[in-house]
Amino acid sequence: MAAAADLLAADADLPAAIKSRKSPQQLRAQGLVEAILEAAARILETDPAGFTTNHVAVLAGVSIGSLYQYFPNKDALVAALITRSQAEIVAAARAVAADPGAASLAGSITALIEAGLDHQLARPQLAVALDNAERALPVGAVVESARAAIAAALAGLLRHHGIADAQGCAEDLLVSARALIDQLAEQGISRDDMRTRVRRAMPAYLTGDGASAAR
Amino acid sequence: MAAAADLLAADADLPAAIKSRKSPQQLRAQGLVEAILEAAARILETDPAGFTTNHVAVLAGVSIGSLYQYFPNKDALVAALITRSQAEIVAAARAVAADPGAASLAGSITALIEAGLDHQLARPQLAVALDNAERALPVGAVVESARAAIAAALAGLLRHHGIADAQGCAEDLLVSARALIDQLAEQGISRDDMRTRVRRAMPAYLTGDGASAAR
Amino acid sequence: MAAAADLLAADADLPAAIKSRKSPQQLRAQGLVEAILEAAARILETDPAGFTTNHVAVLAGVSIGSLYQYFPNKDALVAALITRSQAEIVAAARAVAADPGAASLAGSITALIEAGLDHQLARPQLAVALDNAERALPVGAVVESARAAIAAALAGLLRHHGIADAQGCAEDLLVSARALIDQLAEQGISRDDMRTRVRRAMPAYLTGDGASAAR
Amino acid sequence: MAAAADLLAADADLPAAIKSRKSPQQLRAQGLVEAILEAAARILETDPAGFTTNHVAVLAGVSIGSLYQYFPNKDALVAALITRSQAEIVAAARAVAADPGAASLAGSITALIEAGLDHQLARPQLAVALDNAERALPVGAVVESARAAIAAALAGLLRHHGIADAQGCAEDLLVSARALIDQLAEQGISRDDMRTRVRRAMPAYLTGDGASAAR
DNA sequence: CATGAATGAGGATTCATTCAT
DNA sequence: AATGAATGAATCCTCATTCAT
Repeated sequence: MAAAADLLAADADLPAAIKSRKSPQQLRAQGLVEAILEAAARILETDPAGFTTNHVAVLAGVSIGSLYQYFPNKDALVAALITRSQAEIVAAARAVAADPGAASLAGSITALIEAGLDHQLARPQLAVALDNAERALPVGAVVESARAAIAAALAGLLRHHGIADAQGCAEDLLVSARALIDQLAEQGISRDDMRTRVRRAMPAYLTGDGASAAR
Repeated sequence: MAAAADLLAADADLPAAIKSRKSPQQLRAQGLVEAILEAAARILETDPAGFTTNHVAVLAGVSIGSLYQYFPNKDALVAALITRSQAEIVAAARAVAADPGAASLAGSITALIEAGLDHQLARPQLAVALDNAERALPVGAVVESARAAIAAALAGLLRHHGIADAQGCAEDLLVSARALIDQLAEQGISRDDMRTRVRRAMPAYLTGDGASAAR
Repeated sequence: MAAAADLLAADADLPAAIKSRKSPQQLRAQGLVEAILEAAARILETDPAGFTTNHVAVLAGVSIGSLYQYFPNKDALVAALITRSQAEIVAAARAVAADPGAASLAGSITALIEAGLDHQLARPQLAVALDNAERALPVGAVVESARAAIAAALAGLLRHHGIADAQGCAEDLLVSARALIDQLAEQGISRDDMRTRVRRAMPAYLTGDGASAAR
Repeated sequence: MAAAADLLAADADLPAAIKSRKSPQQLRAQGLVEAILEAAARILETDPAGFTTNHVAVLAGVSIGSLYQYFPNKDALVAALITRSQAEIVAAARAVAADPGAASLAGSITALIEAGLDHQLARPQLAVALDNAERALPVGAVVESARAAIAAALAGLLRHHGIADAQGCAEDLLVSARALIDQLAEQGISRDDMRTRVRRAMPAYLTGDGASAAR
C-alpha cells in the first residue's frame, strides 16, 4: 500500500554519494524508478554476475541515461533496494506490534516471526544478495535505523506485557531471530523447519513453550 | 601443524575449472602458494573491491605469471581459500571430538562452540568474505564434505553419550550454531555475548542447562 | 555504389560468434564502422603483427569501446573484412556477366579475369592477409556462398553461349583461375604475366585462343 | 637419406635473428632438434592456435630451456621448418632431374609434377601453415635459393632436350605449377584433378599433350 | 648442458558513466 | 527530460623468454 515515494523515505539516511537523485515527483517518473528497481532486483536474484547498469536499464525498458537521471551510480541502485527492503520489514513489524487483536505475547512473537519468514521467503535470493551488498555499501545508517525501529516496536510489545528490561531483551531477540532466519533461508530449509528452529531459539518465557520445557 | 599441502587436500572435490593447477612440490613453490593465498586473504578482508589478481600478486611479492602458474583463474584463488578454511574447521572439530579427556557432553559441546568462535573470530572479515564467495562459486562439494565431516564428528560424540538419533540431531545443531556464529560475528557482538547466545540456542539437554531451564 | 550496409548483407551467413553486432542505422555510425574496417584493413596489410583491437581503434580514431559496440570480438572484424571482400568480388562478377554489350564469350571471360585481377591487385597485401584468415575463421558459409554466386554468374554466361555442362565447366574454371590469381599475386608477378598465365590455364575454346593453340 | 644436419644447411641463408643456434654436433642433440621440429610441425598442422613454445617443448618431451638452446626464438622454429621443407623439395627435384632413366622430357616433367604433388600432399596442413608463415618471416633468401635450385635443375632438363631459353622457360613453368599446386591443395581438390589441371597449365610441347591439343 | 620456475609486457574485452542530440 | 552512442580505465589472462639451480 505504501507508494514508492514512501518506501524511499528512509533514503534520507544514505550518504550523498549513493542517495537517489531526486524524489521523482511526477507520476510517470515514479513508475520509471519503480521499473528500474524491480529490474535491478530481478537481475540480482537471477544472475548476480549480470548485474550491470546497462542490463538493468534494458530490462527496465528504460534508457541508460534515464537510469542515471534517478540514481547517481550503480551502488545507489542497490542502496535503494536495501532501503526499500528495510522499509518493508519495518512496516511489517510495526503492523504486528500495533495489532490490538493480539492478546498474548506468544501470539505476537509468533506473528513477528511469521512476518520475518514472509519477508525472507518472498524473494529469498534477493534477500541474500542484498544481505551481501549491505556489507560493501555505506548503508549502515539505514540498516541501523531500521533495526532500531523494529527493536522499538518489539520493546513496546514486551513492555506492554510486563517484561523487565524490555529494550535490551528486544534487541537481544532480534539478533538471534534474524541470524537464524537469514542463515536457514540460505540453506533451503523448509518454512516449517525454519519456524520450529527459530521458535526453539527464543527463550521459553517468550514463546509460551515454558510449560512444555518445564514438563 | 597441518602443512599447506595437507590443507589443500580437500581441493580434490573442486570442479576442474577452479582447481589449483599443481600441488607445489618444491619447498620454494610451497612458500609461493602460501604467500599468494595469504595476500589474497589479506586483500579480501581489507579491501574486497581491490581484490584483483594483479593486486594479489603484487602484495604477495610474486609476478602475475607465477600466480597463474598455480591458480588457473581468479576464482580458483578464492576457492582455495575456502577449501583451506573448511579444512581448518574440520580439523578443529575432529580434534575436539577425539579428545578423550572430555568427560561430559556439555563440556565437549562447549569446546566445539569455542572452536567455532575461535575460527570465526580469528579473521572475521575474511570469514564473512569467504562466506559470501561460497554462494557464487561452485564449491558446494567442498563445503558439503566439510559439513558432513563435522556432523559426523559431532554425531559420534552424541552417540557416545547415548543420545538417540545422534546423526539427525548433530546436523540440526550444526545448522543453528553456525547460523548464529556467522551472523553474530558480522554484527560485532562481543565474544562473551556470542557464546551466551549460541549456548542458549542449543537444546537444554545438550548444554547441561536442562536443570536451570526446568527450574 | 553499394553502401556499407549492403556489403555487409552477406554477414547473415556468419556464425553468431563473429557476426557484427548491429547494422549501424544512423549515418554517423555507418561512418564509424567504415572507419574501423578501413583501419583494420590498413593494419592487416601494413603490419599484420600489429593487428590489435586497440591499435585498430586508435587508427580508426575511435574508442576501443565503440569498436566493441559494433564487433563482438577481434575475429568478427576480420570476418567482416572477408565478407566485404567477397561481396565486392561477387558484385564485380555479376556486373560482367550481366553486361549486355559483351558479344563474344571470349570477351566476357577476359573481362572476368580482368575483374579478378583488379580485385586482387587493388590491395594485394590485404587480399593475401584475408586469404590466410579465411582458413582460421568459421567463414566457410560466406566464402562458399560467394563462390557459388560467381559460379552461377559464369555458368549463365557459358549456357548463353551454348556450352554443354555449363555449371560443371564454370566451377571448374573458377578453381584454376582463382588458384592462379591468388598465388601469382603473392609472388609479385606483373599484371601482364598474370593475365597471360591465367588465360593459358583456360581451355582454348573459351579464351578464343583456339586458333593459335592448334597452329 | 639426408640427415637433419644436411637439411638444415640452407639455414645459412637465414638472418641471424632467426637462425638456429648451433648445428647440433652430438647425436643426442640432433635427435633433440629433430623432436622439437617434429613437435612444432605436428602442432602447426593440428592446432595452429596452440602453437606456443611451451606447448612445442612439452610435445617434444623436452624442457623449454632446451628448446631455446637450439632456437633463439619462436620464429626460428618456424623458419627451420620452412628451411627443412624447402630442402626436401629441392632434393626431390634434383633427384628427378638427375634420373638417367628418364628418356623423354614429358616423362621428366610428369615426374616433377608428381614430386610436387607428393610433397604438398604428404602433409597438406603443414604445407599451408608454412606457406602462410613464409610471408611473415624474413625467409626470403631461403625460399629464393630453393626456387633457384629447382629452376636450375629444371633448366638443365630442358636444355638437355634442346629447348631454347631453357632458363627463362624453367622459371616460367615453375611459377604456374607451384601456384596451382599450392592453391589447389588448399581447396581439397583430388590428386587426379590437381594433376590434370597442373598439366593443362603447361605448354603442350612440354607435357607431350601436343598431339591431342592440336587435334 | 638440461631444467622448469619465474617474469611481466601486452592484448582482448567489459562496463560504469557522460554528454551531444 | 529522454536517449543511447561513445568513452577509456581497468581487469583477467597468456606466452615468449630468461636464468638460477
